Amino acid sequence: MADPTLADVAGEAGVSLSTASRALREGHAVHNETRARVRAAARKLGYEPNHLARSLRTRSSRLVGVVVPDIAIDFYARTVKAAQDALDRAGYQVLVVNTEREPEREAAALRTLAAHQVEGVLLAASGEAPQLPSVPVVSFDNILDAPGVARVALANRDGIGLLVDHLVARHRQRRVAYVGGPPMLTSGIERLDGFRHAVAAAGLDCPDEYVRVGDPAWSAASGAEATAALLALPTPPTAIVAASDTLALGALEALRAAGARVPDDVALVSFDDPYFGDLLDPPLTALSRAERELGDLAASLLLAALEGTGGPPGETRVPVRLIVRRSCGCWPPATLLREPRLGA
Amino acid sequence: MADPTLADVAGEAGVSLSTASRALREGHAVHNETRARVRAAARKLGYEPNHLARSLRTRSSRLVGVVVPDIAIDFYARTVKAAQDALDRAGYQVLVVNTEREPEREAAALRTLAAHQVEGVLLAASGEAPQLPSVPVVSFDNILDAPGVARVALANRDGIGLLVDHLVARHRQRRVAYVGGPPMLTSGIERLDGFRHAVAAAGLDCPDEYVRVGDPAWSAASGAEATAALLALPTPPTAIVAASDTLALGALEALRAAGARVPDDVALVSFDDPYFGDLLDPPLTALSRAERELGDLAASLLLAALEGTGGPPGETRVPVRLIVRRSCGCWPPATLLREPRLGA
DNA sequence: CTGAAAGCGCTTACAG
DNA sequence: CTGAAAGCGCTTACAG
Repeated sequence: MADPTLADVAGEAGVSLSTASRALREGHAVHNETRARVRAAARKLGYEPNHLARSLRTRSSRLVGVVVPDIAIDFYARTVKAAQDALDRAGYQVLVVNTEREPEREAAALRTLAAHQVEGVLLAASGEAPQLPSVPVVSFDNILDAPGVARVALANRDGIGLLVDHLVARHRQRRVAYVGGPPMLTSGIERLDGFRHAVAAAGLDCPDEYVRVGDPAWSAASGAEATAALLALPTPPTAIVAASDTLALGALEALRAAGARVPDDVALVSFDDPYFGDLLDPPLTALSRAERELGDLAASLLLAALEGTGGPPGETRVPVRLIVRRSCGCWPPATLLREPRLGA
Repeated sequence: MADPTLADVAGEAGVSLSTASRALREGHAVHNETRARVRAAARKLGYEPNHLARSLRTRSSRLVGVVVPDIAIDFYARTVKAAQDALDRAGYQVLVVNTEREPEREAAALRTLAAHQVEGVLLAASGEAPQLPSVPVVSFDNILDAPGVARVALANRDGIGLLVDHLVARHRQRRVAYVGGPPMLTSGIERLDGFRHAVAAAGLDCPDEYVRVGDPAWSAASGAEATAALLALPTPPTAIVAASDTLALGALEALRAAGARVPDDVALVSFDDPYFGDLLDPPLTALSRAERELGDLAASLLLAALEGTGGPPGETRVPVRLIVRRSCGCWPPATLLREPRLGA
């Protein structure tokens, strides 16, 4: 027996299709008694409205798409969750698609989402702006330079600045190196740029060989490799800024393999804070994670655009804080020291 | 200007709606020349078929739902990704929903998915079987005892057995305690049960106070609390089996806070292997993660059911392996020792 | 091989 | 307040 349809409910309640339709929704003038009869019939039959039919008719799918490189990466998993929470509260369902950073998969994802009539898209693109659908798009993490597209990202430059400044001001570090991702997407470009600026502002030299970039996945392995290369230098650095948690983990591994003590021989700080940062050896000094804020914000921006209350799309940054532990050379008490919030 | 419709394409190509429809899909007899003309028109207009309309008409949405407690938890993020990969290859889109372990949200999620006409559901339930949709359902992680529902989970009992046996056989441990989740869902029940059996089979006593369970989220905090309680016992254990990575992290924190050396004072092993297990202090002996296999398997089972090639729904277990590091008391060389695969 | 028509399950003007 | 009819954008018998 197939799922009951609105016609079945109408039949059961002895009313027309139109009346049944109105009785089941709010804001329509229907006799209380009729409404009760229809609702009873719906309950009795276990009626569930067919969303496909409704969407087709109303031209409103209440579906939004979220496109990310890899949902198994903590950063994306948390951002997606936060965004989904907010969208869910506003009555939208979410179609999530992984692209594995492949341009063809990203393009295919966008086409599929369009075919499913999504009303908006949250996109963490893996490259330059792909062919965008005709609905509102919010780019996050990797900022897209395309007309009409809103942009949200972490305060990449400021964050790296916090890390460098701490090493220099608090620990008098002078030989500070960078282990980052390739300078291709927003975070790769801005974090590297933030590093260069912070180092210059602190009056340090920054020889080219102190700047290392890993693979496009920012893998731990590539962080380890970059770190090993730094340690093999004639004048190796005495402090390393890792541009992500995975890179920091790789760096830690390489430092350990090379017998370098952290922070005594080489200090290490990381852009992202692994949730187990406290339990590493040594506990890792890092920036606070802000995926919840990022996902929330991206979702709000999309919702505003969907409701037409948005204003023109702009760019917003989510601030991050410094979490001081021991890998930088500090020896904080059990209660973690936290520096004040960065201004947005 | 609204998105072009099939009627627009037909008009542009000078053919009927039916011919346009057939020309755009495979397996329909259409003149080569007509087909080319229609396709050119579609390309020219940037036509994308409306999936909603197609689904409504063919009564096949090619949509499946995935319901998990929390996509931000690594285990679920990875399982979902693997399942999504497999489903995607088979041409299905995936609607992912978080339930936050709330029964009402789970029930609402299932209703919403039904409204969206999903053709099947992958469900990691947070309790007893909820009201299930009338389409094929595969329960994973938490096995559901409901007619027609396929079941997939890790080899929970065997896995815990591997951990206990290693502590007892290799390290002559006699005072082995358990820090687990509440014995409510499949993994909570089976891991505890596996512990009790393995300990009994090894001929150890297992006083009640050596068995501790944390909160329903298996949080690190509750693992720390349980561990602290164990250490406060008149005769504290000399080895702890943690039933998850989060619990193990909490245990490690509590051990460190209490000044207990690991593994010298207390050995620690964990069911799940955190991906940074190598970098903890000490490196953690744990079971290999098998989310990819689990997600793959769940997806295949669902696909088989969707294609009617499934046979009656049964129960399948995904085996896990022991990864020996140092927290158990071993001192393995740089290359990790791995024990042979568990039989399924 | 091609086209006119019906229909998937809804919602919404339009009358009454 | 209620109902008959049209229509959202497709696919698919049914004729020809």
